[in-house]
Amino acid sequence: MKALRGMKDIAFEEAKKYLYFLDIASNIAKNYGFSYVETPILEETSLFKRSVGNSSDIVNKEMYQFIDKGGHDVCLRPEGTAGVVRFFISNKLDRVQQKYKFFYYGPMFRYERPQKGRFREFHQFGCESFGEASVLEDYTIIEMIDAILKKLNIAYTLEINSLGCNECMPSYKERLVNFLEDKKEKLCQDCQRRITTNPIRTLDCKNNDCKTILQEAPKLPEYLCNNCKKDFELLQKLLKENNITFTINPKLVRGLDYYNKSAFEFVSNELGAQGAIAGGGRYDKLVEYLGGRATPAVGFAIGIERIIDLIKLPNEPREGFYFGAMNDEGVEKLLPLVKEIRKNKKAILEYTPKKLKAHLKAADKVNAKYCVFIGEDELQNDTLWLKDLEQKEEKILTTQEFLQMLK
RNA sequence: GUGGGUAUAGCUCAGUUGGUUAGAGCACCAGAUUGUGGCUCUGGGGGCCAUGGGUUCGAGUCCCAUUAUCCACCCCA
Repeated sequence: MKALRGMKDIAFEEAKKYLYFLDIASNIAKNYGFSYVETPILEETSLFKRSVGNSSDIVNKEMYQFIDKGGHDVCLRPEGTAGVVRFFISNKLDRVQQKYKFFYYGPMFRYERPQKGRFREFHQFGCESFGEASVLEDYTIIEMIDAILKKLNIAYTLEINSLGCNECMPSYKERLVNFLEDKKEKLCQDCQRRITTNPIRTLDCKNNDCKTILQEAPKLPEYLCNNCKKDFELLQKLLKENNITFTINPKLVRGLDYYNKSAFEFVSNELGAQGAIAGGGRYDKLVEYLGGRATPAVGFAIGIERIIDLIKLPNEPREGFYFGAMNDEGVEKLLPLVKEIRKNKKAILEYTPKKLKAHLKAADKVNAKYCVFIGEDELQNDTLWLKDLEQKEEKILTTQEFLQMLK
């Protein structure tokens, strides 16, 4: 029996890191005014077809899609934004003239070939901000990710780009397609296909021939309209002023169709080929596109598995109590004490009678702060032997004294 | 979907040009003058060598297939 391909159990060290990350990320998100939302893992397939877009492989071949018993075309969510936007619209929040900020986390599913940092079930932590058109929000979101990664002690490089808006993007795309059509025969198979499916992706091609050809290609930032250009410059200014180092990557294209204007990606160089640890950007058209009232929005997602790979957990301090005895009678005497402690502290009771030495070893192994032991003497005198494993101090106590000590 | 690598103890891996009872480290259990932890030492339990075929007197070792897994392409967090 094994977990399915590309899926795995999160336990032990990884589970600790998972919770550690969630704790830090959620708290920072709350400090930035985001509130928690949990949306269903299963959604209508059309939601993703319309939002993530047709040019994306995610929708074309990577979705866990099926017809449910009611005949509905549904799928496991391959990403988080679409669901949150669907929630936003179906609760008619687009009708309220107000700003809404949400954070979420949970499993996402993509039927891909697994490799380092890539799984079929993976977890994302994300934030979505609705109703705020100012580029200050774009900046703030980047600042927030920076704060999370700094707190986790994770090194990264930040790449930013502007994808333009409805005014400047289409004309750029046209220019690029014209350029690509001219060189079509020299491009690799993938890029030839991309000319029609997603021309901007060609900028990102790793094929060496394509790379040299595309150096001549029109550069996106040079074709931005005045408005987009102004915002992009302000974003850079704010990042600089706040000591967030970045590079402009004119080839940075987000994989999902809904992005416009600011796009960014946080990359780690310690992860191999799947180095993106966080990515996001603005998506001002998506709410309207999914049937809501036009609402500007910006957001991001962090890949939790990739973050977990980079987290170094701080040393855990000794915590709680370990109880053991030398015979069955002693173990039974410990039972009510353990119950008492568990009301507000961690306590572990070993049921198997052992020698003191074995208990001390075991207490050490579970990282307990105290070891409580009942041996022959203690049983006879109705006392407890207690050792502080950190301070290496030991005491003989009555049950009363012990309970008193806890207060 | 396309390449390449790997598959031996719970984990990480050795295993010579095919040759007798398959090894180490970690982990686990038990001991080292009677009740004192993290270190050390000694001993112990644990393996259908991924599965199915083939070559051979003889296969963990060579060949083929299957499956799983890893890395890369692709895609993306």
